[in-house]
Amino acid sequence: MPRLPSEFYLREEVTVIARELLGQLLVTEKEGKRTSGLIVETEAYRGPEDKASHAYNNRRTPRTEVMFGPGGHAYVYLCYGIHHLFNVVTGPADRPHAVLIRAIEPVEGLEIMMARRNRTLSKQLTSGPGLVGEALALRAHDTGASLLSGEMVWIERQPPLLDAAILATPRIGVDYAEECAAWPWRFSIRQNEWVSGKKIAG
DNA sequence: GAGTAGATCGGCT
DNA sequence: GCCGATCTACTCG
Repeated sequence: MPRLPSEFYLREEVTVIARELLGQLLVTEKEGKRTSGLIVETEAYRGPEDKASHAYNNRRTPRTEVMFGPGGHAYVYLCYGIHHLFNVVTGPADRPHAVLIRAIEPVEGLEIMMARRNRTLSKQLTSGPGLVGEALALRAHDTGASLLSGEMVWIERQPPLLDAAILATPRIGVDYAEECAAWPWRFSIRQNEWVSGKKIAG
């Protein structure tokens, strides 16, 4: 399948991109091992005005620098000293937006992902941002990698979802972000078994 | 099943 | 020196 093109990532509205990333295929290839999964849960982080974003108030540091570049690149950072969280940088240059990939539905390389996670095939394999990072062998040094021309990580086009299949709820773990914490910028595929958290009715 | 401590370290104040 | 866009194991019931 062809990769998503640069025009997909360069758009200004990060919440639209976060929605449209649902159902797309996230692929990594490390040491000749291809692993992939359908994106089932995302969160949008809208740069300067979003208190939950690392780039809030245009905070520009070595770590956040990649978000100030054009969309279509990887932003991977270490969280709690343990977990590598993978984000897609979006928007034109100097608009530091990003989409956190929170969960995937495994498609290729299941044995490889199970070995990396030391888990059998279950929701525990890739249902959470830290778990996605481990299953796909994403690391902080992948930050800056091009999703358009890179050979380590990219996203392949899949058929778009219907709006009715998408659920919008508040983001997870951003209580410190005051009024921004309530914004419904976590998007997931309704009824999908691989979305993180407890299963809820509806 | 629910609640919570512990892991573990780079980035920033 | 503090703490986080988290996850797991262990406790108690």
